[in-house]
Amino acid sequence: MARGGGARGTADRGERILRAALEVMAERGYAAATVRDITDRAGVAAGTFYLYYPAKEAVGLALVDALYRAALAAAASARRGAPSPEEKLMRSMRAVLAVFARDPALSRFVLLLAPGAHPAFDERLREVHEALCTLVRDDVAEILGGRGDGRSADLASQAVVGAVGEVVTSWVRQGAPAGGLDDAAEVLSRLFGRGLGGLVP
Amino acid sequence: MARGGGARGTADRGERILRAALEVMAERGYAAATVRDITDRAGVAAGTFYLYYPAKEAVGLALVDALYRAALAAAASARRGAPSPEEKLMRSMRAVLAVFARDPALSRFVLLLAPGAHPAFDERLREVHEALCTLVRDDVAEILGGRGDGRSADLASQAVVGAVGEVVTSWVRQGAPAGGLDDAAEVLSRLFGRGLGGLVP
Amino acid sequence: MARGGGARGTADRGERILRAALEVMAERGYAAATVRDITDRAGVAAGTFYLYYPAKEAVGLALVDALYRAALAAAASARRGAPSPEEKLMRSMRAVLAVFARDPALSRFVLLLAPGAHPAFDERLREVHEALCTLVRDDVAEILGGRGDGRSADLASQAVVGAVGEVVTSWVRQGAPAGGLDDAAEVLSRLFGRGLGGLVP
Amino acid sequence: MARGGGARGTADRGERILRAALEVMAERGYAAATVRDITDRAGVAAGTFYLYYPAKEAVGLALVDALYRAALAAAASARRGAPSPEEKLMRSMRAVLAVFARDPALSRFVLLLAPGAHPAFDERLREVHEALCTLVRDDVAEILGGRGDGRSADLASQAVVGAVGEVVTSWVRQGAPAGGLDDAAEVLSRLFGRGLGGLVP
DNA sequence: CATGAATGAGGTTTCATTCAT
DNA sequence: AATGAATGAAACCTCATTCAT
Repeated sequence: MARGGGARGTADRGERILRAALEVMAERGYAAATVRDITDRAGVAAGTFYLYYPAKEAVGLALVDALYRAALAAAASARRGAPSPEEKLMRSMRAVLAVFARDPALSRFVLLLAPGAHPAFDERLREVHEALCTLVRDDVAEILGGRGDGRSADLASQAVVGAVGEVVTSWVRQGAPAGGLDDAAEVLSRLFGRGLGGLVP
Repeated sequence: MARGGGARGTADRGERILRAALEVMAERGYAAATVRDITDRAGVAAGTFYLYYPAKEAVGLALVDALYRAALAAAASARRGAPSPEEKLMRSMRAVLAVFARDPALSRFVLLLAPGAHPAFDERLREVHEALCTLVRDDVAEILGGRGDGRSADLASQAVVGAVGEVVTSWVRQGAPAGGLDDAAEVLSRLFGRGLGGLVP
Repeated sequence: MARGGGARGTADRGERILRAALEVMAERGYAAATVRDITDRAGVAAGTFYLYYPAKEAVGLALVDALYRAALAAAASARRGAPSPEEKLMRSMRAVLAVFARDPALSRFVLLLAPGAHPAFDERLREVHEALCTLVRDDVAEILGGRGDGRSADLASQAVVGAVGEVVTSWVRQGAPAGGLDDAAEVLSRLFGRGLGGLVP
Repeated sequence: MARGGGARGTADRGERILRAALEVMAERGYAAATVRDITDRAGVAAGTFYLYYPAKEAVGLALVDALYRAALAAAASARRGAPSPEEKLMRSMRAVLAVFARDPALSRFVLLLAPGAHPAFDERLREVHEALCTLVRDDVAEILGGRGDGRSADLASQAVVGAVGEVVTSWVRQGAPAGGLDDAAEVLSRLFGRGLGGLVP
């Protein structure tokens, strides 16, 4: 009767449902994934879904959150102790890319399938993009010193975030070939490391 | 009632429906926009919709196409006669940004609301991103000369496309403040112009 | 400018529409045949249909009528001058079968596809079946002399009408093989000729 | 609301829906009977219909099947142990007529309203008519001994099936007067018993 | 007479969600 | 906590019919 033990399949129904939702939604997209599909895949009854999530949209949101929280945490942790802003930026990108690379299905759902699927997702996506931009902006501003204007720093940080996102998106679209994101951090770092220098006179 | 020739509002029902669809979908998103909403806004009967579009999905696709065809055409036209690959890239970005800036609602729908809303949209989006990346990749490869490897060029072109997309997305999310994209091309050009140099030893 | 002349295709639009309706309805059934299908097949505009028929149901009714009027007329004409009631019955069956055999598509529609397709058809079908039964009943009563009761004559005439109908139906279902109804009249005549004798003590 | 066990009206919703469908379809015909009509009559919610039948067409088919399966089973059972082919034929007709007589509304739907209402019905009707003809044909062939040719036996069996069908149809059209089919088997038996003798030389 | 664009009522079906057991 | 039968709102789309040209 030890907690967490018991019959096989009991291993946290909430977790099972979340995983099932990821699988189904990554395959079919959010709208086409029915709650029934998800509970069937999870091996639970339809009503059980609502014991763990208040609505269908909530699982989608949980998936988006899971990925982005991991990405933000990884970035925040990776930059600690970096000697220079350039290094901070590079480590952040590397960390974020690693998080995306770890779970292609989740990345596929979050980057490709979730965006226009539900108003609540858009809101969350906006928040996350803003948070990421803010993170990056600090480094960019530091790199530029006092020399660049705020607008340039804004645009540059959006560029970084967008670039990383598109690289992951392309990788996911190609079916997430193995090892396909390992070199991306390096290239992007050099690209932006050098490029940001171009923004100061 | 076929109100005949010159009456107000006769300006091509197909066009009116497209505009109405853009308005409604940009407000509510694709899924929440009902055909009825669209035809009400357009001032036509429900069935009239299907005289111009075979299905709801078709208007969404038409909107996506409209924006992306314009962007691709503008880019292709802008780069003609540019003296250098750097210049080609810069003019392309400027042209594409101008197209997005011209119609914030359309940009909002295409960049924010359409992805993930329907499988057909995803397919189209993939095609367009590929086309844009190809366009950019030519310039990037030329800038790099024979020195950069193919993978770097791929990643760099994805970075450019993603950066432009994110800049527009951010602008749209802020409510598309007037003149907000005019300076972006300049900054991005300098950023990537200098940055690409960093990819060669 | 002679009447009936003019451009090819003018040959009575009403007739063309009727023929087109027969083709389409015999292929797809009444419900699945749209007015648009019919006018397309007839080579006229959608609205033209309503210049010749007040409603879709009217063409179906016209088709049912066409076949049954021909059958009734043929039967009535065939029995004139027959020397005996047996002969009258036989000639009537032969005549009716010949009418059905002449136009398999029409028979297919009237016997197979029309029955449950529209309430108005049912009413018409009822009338026709009654008329045919009445016709047959006269002969049956005459054959039976005063000996059979009315109920027997009713049932026998229904049997004859039903038998003829089922024979045609089976033939139509088999794809209306050539010459497949020529021998039916002979067999049915012998069957009922002898059989009716069994109804009197 | 899942009212649980013993409440009035719980008698298997599937059964209630089938009965309601029969009532509504026998009144209005298949096309005019809406799923909403049926569920209203059955006292269940609209969506409940689809818990028991995959589509509207399926209830119609279930009704057709119910009647014809009963008829075929009754005929097959009735003929067992009959001393002569004439007797087999007579008992079969009597059994089939009894089945139709038992449920006038169902007979009305199956014989009058279902044919032509949906392609799937036609297919089923064809199968059943074939099965009945085959049944009858065995007896007819036996009665004819080796003397009649195959074509005659085919036609005769079609005649029997058509006759029975038309008798029931007429009865249904007259509003299914009580006891109106009891004597029919007797008359038809004598008619065909004697008549089949006329097919051999 | 002919046209065909426009109409709009209406039906089938899906599916997120509830709740009695 | 878990179940799953039942709910019922809602949306897409079709198509018979009209009528201005």
